[in-house]
Amino acid sequence: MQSSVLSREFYHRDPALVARELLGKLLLRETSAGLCGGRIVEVEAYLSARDPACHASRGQTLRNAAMFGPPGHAYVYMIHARWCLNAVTEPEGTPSAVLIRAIEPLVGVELMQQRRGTDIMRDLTRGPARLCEALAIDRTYDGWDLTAGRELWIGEDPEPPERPFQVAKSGRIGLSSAQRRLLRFFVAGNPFVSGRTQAPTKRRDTT
DNA sequence: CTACCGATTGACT
DNA sequence: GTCAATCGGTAGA
Repeated sequence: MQSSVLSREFYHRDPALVARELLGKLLLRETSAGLCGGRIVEVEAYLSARDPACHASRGQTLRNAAMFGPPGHAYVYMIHARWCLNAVTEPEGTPSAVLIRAIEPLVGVELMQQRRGTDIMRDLTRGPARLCEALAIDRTYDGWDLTAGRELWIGEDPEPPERPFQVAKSGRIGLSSAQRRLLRFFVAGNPFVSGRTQAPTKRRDTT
């Protein structure tokens, strides 16, 4: 598959901007079992020290070390016994990242079905841990260079959908705090998005 | 749709 | 040692 790999410069920017622009890109994974992956349809931005929800907001640890490294590398961590994939953004030393929350399966569907143990398309890659299982991503890819274009990378979609998709925003999922800023971005109405697939309806007051 | 609960790891007392 | 966590599967309404 011809797909230009995203450059280091792409990630070397504000995480919210990178998150927004990652929608529609292809996340690809190649193993001896074959190629698989799909279109990114849901992401969340985590904004370094100024973001209390960011794993790096309380300093560097063994777990979050990859976020302190150069942009364009993966930050893979485990939560509730499951793996999640992030792409590191901004300059080295600024620990920010974009969580890849869901992709739309495009290639290697059978392989992903095997890894997930289900044929239900909507359950293959909807959710950060599900997509990691479908793509066989684990701790060994923590710190992996996503711009190298092998094993695990993100590239342009050579055949983007005819109709431009609409980007929706919301608060991030699974967080008890830091809901003020809308740092979750997703393709509106896409069935492979986790949680709400439409933008939240505006409210003046919430109790 | 909602609610519950298993599960692993790393951080902190 | 204890606990909270960027979750997902399943049961039940």
